[in-house]
Amino acid sequence: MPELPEVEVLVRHLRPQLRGKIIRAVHVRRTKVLQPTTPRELQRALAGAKFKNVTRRGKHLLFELRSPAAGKDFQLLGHLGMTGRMFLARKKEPLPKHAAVILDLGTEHFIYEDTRYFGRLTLDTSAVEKLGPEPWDAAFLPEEFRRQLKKSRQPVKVKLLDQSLVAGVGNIYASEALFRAGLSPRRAANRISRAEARKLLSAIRAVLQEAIDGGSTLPLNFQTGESDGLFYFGRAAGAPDYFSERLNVYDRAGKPCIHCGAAIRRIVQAARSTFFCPHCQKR
DNA sequence: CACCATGTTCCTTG
DNA sequence: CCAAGGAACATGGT
Repeated sequence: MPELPEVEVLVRHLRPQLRGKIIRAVHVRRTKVLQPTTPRELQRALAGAKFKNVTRRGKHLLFELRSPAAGKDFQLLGHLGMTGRMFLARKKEPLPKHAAVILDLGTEHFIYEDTRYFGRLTLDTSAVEKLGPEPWDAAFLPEEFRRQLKKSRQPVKVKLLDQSLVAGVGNIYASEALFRAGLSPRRAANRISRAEARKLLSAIRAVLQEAIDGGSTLPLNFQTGESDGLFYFGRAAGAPDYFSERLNVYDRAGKPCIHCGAAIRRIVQAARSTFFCPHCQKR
């Protein structure tokens, strides 16, 4: 999926577009993405509701709505899974092949499209309660981070994907953060020192923030799939091709490390690819 | 045909 | 009950 930075960039893009818009009708093409909400429940809740705001928690999008009929506010939770996209399009535009849910906003459609249907658009917001702290939570101190790492013997790379540890880190930025911190992805989580925990938390924050900054600066295309594999969203027509230099280790197996020139290695941990520099990231 | 993919959840095992 | 490992979900690209 889109990890925290991509979701944050999307939220900033959608917020001004959705605010104040009213949902006229709801079309569910793939029931699976709603569960445990039923299509009927979704229609009943959303028809006539107005978008008040859009926020992010971890990799989840939170749509805040107001229902005039019921006279109360409620939330809709979105998750892009591995291949989800959410965007507004003119009604005359053809719907994408894998459109899962379409919200009729009057003059436009709000489309949730997802090739593999791993994502969610649901009234069940309970997933958010299981998340760990946001990376920038001021109360999330390196000591607390280390205390949590101490509880696991898993490799630190695998542990970083645990959303109850820190919310929002995914497979790409886990490798990027460890490279930035100079820590081996194979190091057991419970063998990380105080200094290393501090470094790793800073690296996570830096790597995510840089990605958000990059994504919010550039003209992006939220509808198309041509993302270069380097930033989840595609480039808008005429936008600079600077994506190719954004990631330092992810998907760079065999290529030289930007610091020492050693060949970047790819290994498999918990059935996911991990990339690292064997020279700069020793055990 | 084989393997790979930005994620999460469920099931099994110990 | 818990941690850890692996399969499953579903589709497409190389």
